[in-house]
Amino acid sequence: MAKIKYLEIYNDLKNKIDSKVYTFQQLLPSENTLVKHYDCSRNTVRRAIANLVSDGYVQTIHGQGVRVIYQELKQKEYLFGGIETFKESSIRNKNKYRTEVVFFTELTVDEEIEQLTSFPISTEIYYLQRVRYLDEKPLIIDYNYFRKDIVKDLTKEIAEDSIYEYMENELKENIITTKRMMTVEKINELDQTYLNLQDYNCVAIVTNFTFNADGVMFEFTQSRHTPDSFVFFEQAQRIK
Amino acid sequence: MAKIKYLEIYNDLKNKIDSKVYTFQQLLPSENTLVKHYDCSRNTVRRAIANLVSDGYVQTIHGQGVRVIYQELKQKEYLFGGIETFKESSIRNKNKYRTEVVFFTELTVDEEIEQLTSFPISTEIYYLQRVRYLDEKPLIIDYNYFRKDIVKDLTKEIAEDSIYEYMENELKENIITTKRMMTVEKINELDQTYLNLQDYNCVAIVTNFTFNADGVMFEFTQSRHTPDSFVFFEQAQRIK
DNA sequence: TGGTATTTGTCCGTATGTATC
DNA sequence: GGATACATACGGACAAATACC
Repeated sequence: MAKIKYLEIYNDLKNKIDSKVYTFQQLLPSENTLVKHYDCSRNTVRRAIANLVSDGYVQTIHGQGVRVIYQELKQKEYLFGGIETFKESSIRNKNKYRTEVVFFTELTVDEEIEQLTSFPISTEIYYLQRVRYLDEKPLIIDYNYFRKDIVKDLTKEIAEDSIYEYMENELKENIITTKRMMTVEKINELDQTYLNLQDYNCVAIVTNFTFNADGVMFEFTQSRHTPDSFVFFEQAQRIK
Repeated sequence: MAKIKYLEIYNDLKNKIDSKVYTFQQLLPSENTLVKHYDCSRNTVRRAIANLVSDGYVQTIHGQGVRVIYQELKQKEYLFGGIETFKESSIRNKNKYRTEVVFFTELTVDEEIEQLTSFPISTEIYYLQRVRYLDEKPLIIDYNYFRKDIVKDLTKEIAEDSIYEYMENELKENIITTKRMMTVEKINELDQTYLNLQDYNCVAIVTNFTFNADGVMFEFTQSRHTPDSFVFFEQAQRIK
């Protein structure tokens, strides 16, 4: 773990907000005070604060200070946000998770797949379908497309654990950027077979385009969520 | 309009990417080259680039350069993102928009409303319901709750145009931060009355908590979207 | 293989501007 | 008007990753 100053300050402040040392609507100590406290430059403090702003933890007010706007939400059973794997968020939410691979194959991108995924034609890919269980309830069906030249030697066993973990630990590939799109669509046969839909006739779909550290898109995934367990959080600043 | 250097550079680079001067997967000129070109410090260039990163336009690669990862998506009819008003995004997407206020009242926050909105009990608020039309198709029903002490003298007429415009232009209130939650829920009677749902039995719901420049939450809104015209975009970086 | 140049990442100090109290 | 606090901008130093010869 690198010892990066602005991240240490960021994490320290974040923890203090989480543990209510600084509470909702309160002002943080001024930048200059923090500079003295952490024995660093003002730029470094400001960088830490900028990260808290984009997390929706605080809001800066010109001439006044930095106000805490984070408050705990009494939360539903599941929560996504940022780039987090199913395994990671399950652990964070203290749930029992399980992934079942129901389909696994290799293919070459044709026109139809290119249209869907934006992978160039004739790229070699893995295509799989996975059902995600949380506390033994089937919540999500994933349709995964991975570039074979980047996600090398993928197996069913790896896919049942965590593909991202495999990539980061074994292949030393770093996932960096994800572009995501959310939509709602009618259910299909697979949804009906695997998911517990009650009487919903649609699913929430999250479509992911994922890029590695070289800026190459190596993954296209559509995740079909049962509506009643789907929550997605976001945080945005309005730029004048 | 303030003349802020890093925003000028940011916009210039963004335009060049949009207009394909720099194309998908290409490297931008190096920071030092850009420093010379824009006659500014390296920090300023880096700040512009940092903004492009968080927009999902580029990705920086240590020791190598800054790669463009933006590509146009052949898009559906409607698109949200960031804090953008219905009016703004309609204009951007070149559509005819219209808002109809179907309910307008003033209330005092009781326990039930506190539970829903997180407004403190006995806060004075405006409560309204609005139907949003795009090209004469009813796409969204908004349930808006505004603090009366901040959104002063709200009228039906203002609500049929743009409440945010009124706040920024007339009240000089600056909307700064929004926390957002997306869910999917069963349709209710109002949805059935006003929206064109075809045979969907659920709607996409975007719940907004909006804060002004003073860090005060002044708005709670639930927007119920017809599924077939709902698209939401997001962009995320994985932090190691 | 190794050394050098290039490029991005982190951090510092300082100066000036602008908004608030 | 003066003090305080955040915002923008500059310039420099060194580290780390990569590219190139």
